[in-house]
Amino acid sequence: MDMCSSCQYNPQIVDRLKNQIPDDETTQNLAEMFKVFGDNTRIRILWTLFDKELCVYDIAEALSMSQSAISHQLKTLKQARLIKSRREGKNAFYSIDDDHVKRIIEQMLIHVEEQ
Amino acid sequence: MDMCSSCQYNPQIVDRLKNQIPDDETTQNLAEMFKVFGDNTRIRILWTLFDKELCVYDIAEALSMSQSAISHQLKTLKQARLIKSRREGKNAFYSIDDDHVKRIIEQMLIHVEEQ
DNA sequence: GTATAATATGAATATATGAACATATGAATG
DNA sequence: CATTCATATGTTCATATATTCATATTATAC
Repeated sequence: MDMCSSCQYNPQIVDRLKNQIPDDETTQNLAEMFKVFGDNTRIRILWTLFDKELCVYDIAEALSMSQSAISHQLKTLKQARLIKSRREGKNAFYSIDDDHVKRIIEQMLIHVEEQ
Repeated sequence: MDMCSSCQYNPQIVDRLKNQIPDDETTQNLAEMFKVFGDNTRIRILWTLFDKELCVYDIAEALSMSQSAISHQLKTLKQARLIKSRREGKNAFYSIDDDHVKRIIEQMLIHVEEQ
């Protein structure tokens, strides 16, 4: 690989670019969070939890999926701190744990619908 | 699986929930778009393209990655219509193709930083 | 205690995905 | 035309991930 024709001052430009990008940990955390939203089942789970809390069984019913599959995904969402849970007897009630969740999804929805 | 103790009117509730969730195609498209953002390399590529266009070589240099790896990811980003490309002689210049991109990333960044 | 309901979890499997490598294509230049 | 540079792409491989299945845990009721 040789010098790019568009970059006569390549080293300097490349350095400036490097400075502008946040450190790798930041972009990695960003990517990880996008990844959590990047699954149809998890998006639909979050949707069912907008403005209300639900137990695992109800989420599974609402999405026509197995209890196990839902439970696994709830764990992922909880680890990402997007949802929280509360025990009440035999039930575990889940709800959104972050004010941003709805806004993040809505913003992306706007983008997707404008395609 | 039996009736959940929290849902005495289960069928009705489940129906209401189902009505609230968008159709599967919509949530699938949403998830797919989140998935495109859900990779460290792609996030960093988008970052280098904020407010300027760059050729493939320069992006590869800026991220210290191979031309091939960058080119593959550029293809993914282009298919998602997040970036566009322009030929100029031997070079292909890439730039952000959507006003939402920066806002989407910034919004997620705010969320991640507030953890 | 036992039985049952609700949820969680570990293992296995199938699929998806990112990067490396080799190679192909496209464009300028002699 | 051949050569070189910039980019694109096909294949392979290793890893990540979502679901299923079986089983474990937790909580209530008897």
